[in-house]
Amino acid sequence: MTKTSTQPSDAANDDDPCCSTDDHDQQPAHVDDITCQRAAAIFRALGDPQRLRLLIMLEASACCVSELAGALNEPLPAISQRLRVLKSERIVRSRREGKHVYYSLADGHISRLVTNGVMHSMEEA
Amino acid sequence: MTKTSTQPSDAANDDDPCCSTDDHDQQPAHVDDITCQRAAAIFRALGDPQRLRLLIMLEASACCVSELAGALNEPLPAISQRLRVLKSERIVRSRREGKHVYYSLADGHISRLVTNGVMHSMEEA
DNA sequence: TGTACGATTGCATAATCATGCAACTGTAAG
DNA sequence: CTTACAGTTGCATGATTATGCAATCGTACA
Repeated sequence: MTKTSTQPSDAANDDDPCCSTDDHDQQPAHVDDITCQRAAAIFRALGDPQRLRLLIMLEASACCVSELAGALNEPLPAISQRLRVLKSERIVRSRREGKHVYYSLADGHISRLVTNGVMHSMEEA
Repeated sequence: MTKTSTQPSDAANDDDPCCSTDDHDQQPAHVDDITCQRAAAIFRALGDPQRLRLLIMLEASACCVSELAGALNEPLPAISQRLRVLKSERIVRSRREGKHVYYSLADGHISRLVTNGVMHSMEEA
């Protein structure tokens, strides 16, 4: 166990590794687990092409399930299921209007999240 | 066969030709499938609490694998695997420096995406 | 009422994904 | 060359998730 301490610029032990640059955190440096899980759950709900497609359509305007199913040419139960997942994460909201149920994005935060993600993928080389 | 004529707004409007400005706040009216899939893949990669935790740490500063493993108190192969997933989606970048491999966020877009998601989950009631 | 239609839910199957440990690569030091 | 350390990869297992169809619910309207 020759503990040669001849390591000039490498902290390989348990002393603070990542704190060389002082970080005034405008960024969430430390996040509690619940918030982390919550954010991950939202990202995961966004992480499906079919669901993301729904959100992109809903970003343009609120739609009812049959409209979405018709536009995407997919079975209605499938659309309903995906909307259910999105609703469980509070990504979309639903309001009943007579025979139809209209879905829309929950808030501007979500809208921007979706937009940013899509934009990033567009610009990507 | 009555067609769906209950919704006044029609999703047939296309206003924006292409993204010229490199920044946010545009509404992707309709997005091609490839972009949609890529965006979903990124979101999916973000949609895991453990990976998101890694990204939050990397947002503060670049770290090597053993640093992350030590800080999170988790086995090193697990960290490496998660970083691999993130790297495959070009969310993080790795640079070798002697014995260590330092990971950092790929670009500011990703950083903002992560921050927005976490912020949203924080503000949520 | 009863019928039609929009929407939701249940369940079984299939696919995907995370996890864990072990083995391997590669690099710096002795 | 050999050892030790940092990191990666492979593979099997377990769990979460998506998908499809069928059945059900709920509302509007004759």
